[in-house]
Amino acid sequence: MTTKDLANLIFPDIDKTIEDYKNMYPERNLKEGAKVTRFAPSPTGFMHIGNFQSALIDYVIAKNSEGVFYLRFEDTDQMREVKDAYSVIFNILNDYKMLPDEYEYDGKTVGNYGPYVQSKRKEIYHTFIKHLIEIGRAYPCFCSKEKLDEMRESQTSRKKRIGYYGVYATCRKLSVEEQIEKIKNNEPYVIRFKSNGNNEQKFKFDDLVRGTLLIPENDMDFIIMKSSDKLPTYHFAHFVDDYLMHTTHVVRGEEWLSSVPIHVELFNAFGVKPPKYIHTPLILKKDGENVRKISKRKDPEASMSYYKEKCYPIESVIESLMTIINSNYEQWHESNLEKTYLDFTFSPKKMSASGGALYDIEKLNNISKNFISKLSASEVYDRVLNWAKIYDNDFYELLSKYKEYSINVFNIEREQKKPRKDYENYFSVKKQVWYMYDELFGDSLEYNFDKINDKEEISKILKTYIEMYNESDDKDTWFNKVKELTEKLGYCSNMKEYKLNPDKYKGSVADISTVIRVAVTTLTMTPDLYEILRLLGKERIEKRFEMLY
RNA sequence: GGCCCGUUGGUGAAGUGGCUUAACACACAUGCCUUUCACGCAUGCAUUCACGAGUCCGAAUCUCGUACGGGUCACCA
Repeated sequence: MTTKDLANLIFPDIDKTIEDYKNMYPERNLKEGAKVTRFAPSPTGFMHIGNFQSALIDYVIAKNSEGVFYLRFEDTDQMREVKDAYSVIFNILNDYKMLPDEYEYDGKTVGNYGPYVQSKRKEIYHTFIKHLIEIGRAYPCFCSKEKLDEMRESQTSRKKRIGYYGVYATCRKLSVEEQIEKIKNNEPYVIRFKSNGNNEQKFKFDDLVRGTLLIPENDMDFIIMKSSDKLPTYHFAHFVDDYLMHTTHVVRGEEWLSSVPIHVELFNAFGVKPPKYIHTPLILKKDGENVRKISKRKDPEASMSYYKEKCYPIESVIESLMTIINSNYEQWHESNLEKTYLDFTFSPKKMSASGGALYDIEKLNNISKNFISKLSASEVYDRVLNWAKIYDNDFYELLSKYKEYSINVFNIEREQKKPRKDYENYFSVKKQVWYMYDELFGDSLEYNFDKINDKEEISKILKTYIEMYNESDDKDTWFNKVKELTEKLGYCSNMKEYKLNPDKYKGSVADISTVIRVAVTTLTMTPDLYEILRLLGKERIEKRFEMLY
């Protein structure tokens, strides 16, 4: 009995060899220096911002080098699988215009290196595992969960390293005959990799972010195939897939750094060079006094769906993530305004190696306000309309009904060298323009300005004002009239003078303006009043004034 | 607990032995401008780079130790 018999017993139907697969997936024909990256999410129905950040880096690296960016679904944990998960991931990539060059989705396969879904690659994994068994680098392990738990406990209490290695790797010592017999008796088993590593020995590993690291060799006989569904574990699938798909750069979270020894040993066992690794810092979040990994349960902003619901511009989200990815990005972009993030050359060395960045939603808001302020009014209109279509039907109808008018509203203080920065996302627009629509304004008005709140005085101001108001006045004429009114009613029209002697007057031109402002918007803070009045028109202004007489 | 990674202001950070009396951006504060808010402009915000020791003419930058934070140690990825 040989390991070959054992391999045939375990995988009787596998007739291909690893050579066949090597031929089936030849070296990619790409130009010199082109990089191949992949986004390899698990279909859990949820896209974490950290995963998205990895995908962004993958995408940028591939585009920078005219390489390939592909999508691979890692669904080897069938327990966690969620049915809509594939579309969640694919739609986000689509929304952000980061579509992969190769993928498999919705019955369609693009690319010559598939299948791109791990559960469909079972045969390939089995072929590689079969090969390992034949050459004596993998073996079946019959240890029960209980036995392993016990072993772990005893290792803990005796202060030994935890794991399946050395003397603890009991199934490793089984003879081929014993193994075959157990399998024939239908004893459940997993397949373990047979490690040759020495934990005392360290090797050099180059992480593109952190530089050269000195880490101990792996000596654990880790599991490469699970017993339940015969699917490979992450480690093994990572090796097989990234090898056959010719990935050149693996971008993944820092939590994978500690499994590097395992991966390196696997690549070595097949005599293949591992890809380059970029271990990205985790995105963290401050929780009271503590700092922790941003979590999908506690932090809505951890999920990419948050940005969709609030409708942050995709450009802003990308921009804010890019500033975390490479902090020199911001300065670069400022001096290259006409360029996009794809023109920026990502440099892993410039990525922060420190524990992780606290995600700052304020920073996103700022970036986003700047971005939206530079759009034209009709672009803003289109984007807000798209948002409302999905999330706010009433507002959608108003926007559609008053298209020209709405564009004019969005244009207030926009076409100037330094436009107003009001909106951080499309969701917050309504909160700032609602009073421009009679349907939202309603029939009664809540007056809130403490300084002047005498009913008669208000009526007097408004009545006098409406008589003087002329829709065709230009801004200067308009403001001169406000000043005229101010003086007529015994207020001060010169702010400098008023500030010097506030007690000499009933109030100032600022107060008069505020009364008018509140009467048409209910707010004391709004964009340019002249523009608001002009857009409202005399008739509607009067109607609103009448609510206060 | 073992192993690995890290530690520069409220936040993200630049910085790779002298050009740093530590960039830039966000946040915050004050003032100016102004019919309000915002914008803009100006100014302020780390005498110091977790702490301690060492190397050096010279250290945030190199070495060692300590402390703290994070990651990992699954038939999860």
